[in-house]
Amino acid sequence: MNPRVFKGARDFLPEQMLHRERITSVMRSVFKKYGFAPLETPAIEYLDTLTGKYGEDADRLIYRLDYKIGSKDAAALHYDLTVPFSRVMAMNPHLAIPFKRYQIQPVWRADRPQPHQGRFREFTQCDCDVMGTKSMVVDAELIAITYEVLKVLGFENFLIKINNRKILNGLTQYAGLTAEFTGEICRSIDKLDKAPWEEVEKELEEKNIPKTAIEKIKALLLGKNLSIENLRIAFANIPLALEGLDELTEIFKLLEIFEIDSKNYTFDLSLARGLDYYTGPIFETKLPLHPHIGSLTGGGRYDELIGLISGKEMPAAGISLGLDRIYTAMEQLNMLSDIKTSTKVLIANFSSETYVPSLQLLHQLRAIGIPTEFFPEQAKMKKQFSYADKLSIPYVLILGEEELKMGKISLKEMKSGDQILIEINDIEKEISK
RNA sequence: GACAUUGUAGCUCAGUUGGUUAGAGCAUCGGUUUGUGGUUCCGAGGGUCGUGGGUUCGAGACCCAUCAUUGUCCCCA
Repeated sequence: MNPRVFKGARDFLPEQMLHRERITSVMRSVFKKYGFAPLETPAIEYLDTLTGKYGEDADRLIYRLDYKIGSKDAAALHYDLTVPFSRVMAMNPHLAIPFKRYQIQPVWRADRPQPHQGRFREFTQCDCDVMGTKSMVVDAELIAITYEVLKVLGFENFLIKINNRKILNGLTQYAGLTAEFTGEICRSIDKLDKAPWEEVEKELEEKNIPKTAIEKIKALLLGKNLSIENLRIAFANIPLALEGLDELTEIFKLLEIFEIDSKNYTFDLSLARGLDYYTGPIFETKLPLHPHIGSLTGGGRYDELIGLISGKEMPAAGISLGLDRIYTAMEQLNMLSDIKTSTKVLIANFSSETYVPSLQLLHQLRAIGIPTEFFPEQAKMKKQFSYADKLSIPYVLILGEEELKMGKISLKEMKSGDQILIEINDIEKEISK
């Protein structure tokens, strides 16, 4: 048998896991700061919980299990974390509303993997959702969380695009079309960040959208002053679109209060997002300088999804931060150091005479909180130093016979190669320099 | 699903119009006389050239098929 990893899935070696853990720990601390509490749901769900929520295209990407196919108990791996969370809400009416949860788990999509773009079949989503309120404060907070996490991780040139499904529905009406065209139109104009208008226009023509409608859309999208205020005039007779514009105005006001740098977010009428369940504001983060990397985060308001599952209405909004996208971006932007272990000090295994004192030293260092390891084999010094070097362990401590006689220890700083003889009690001071 | 790309050592690749026993760098392991890595020097292991068939005296190179890979599109985190 040939050992291989499932296509689109990956092993994460320690040097990758250390970074992934750091990224998720930044997220966890920001999520908690905004008042979110953790939740976990099963990797596996009944198929009927998942189907019919995302739209036709996405439904085909659900990983169905070869188990009780065709029956009510057919199962699948979850496609995202939003729908399982909505199921939890439908099943637990006793929870205090508004309910704010975060959830960090892998999800599966039967997609064609494209690693360079950060696209996989198994990947980790880091979600924050709020159920039970229509307040735009929540939507603004979700954007603030996205901003804060990316900032703390060291991203500078990211852009959170903001739009509203209500405005997009209004756009269809504005063009003189019925609501059923909204999806097709959105999918086409969504490409405007990558493709020129001519291509989008061609696509719209192929979808049999009337010329007059295309012209109206073009005039609006390519118009010089594509601001919320100007859209208000264009959409003056479309109440739903006006409602969407009001919501965005409110969000932008809140983002200012939260001191989100305005260079990191923008209103983008061409942002559509593929999932069917969004009903209001929608968000997506891209790196404008690296357009080939897919969106780092995405989210929006889905006021009708819970109703779809439980029959009881409950407004909701959420975001998903893509751990793998963020990791891929950081990797390609050289934002990751080459750390391979958390160990700060390696104590060399010198001889049988120094065995016990070395282990006492090991215990002593761990007791004061210094991540320390002892080389378990009595190998040649060369081998032990080369181990420290490979793992980029910053310090090696040698407690050999000579040091033992003097009652001191040798401390070598690996990067510079400098080695000094110090008192045991001075270790903490020396390595924190 | 559509179009394109590439399959030679663990990795990155070379391999000249087909011609002995298929090479390099990196990585791995060992040695460099035994208390010091990352830098020197020496050495070793590791490939049925994706798979199956065909052309030929002869195929890693050419032809067909097949599988896989990678990229773009679609869609998304």
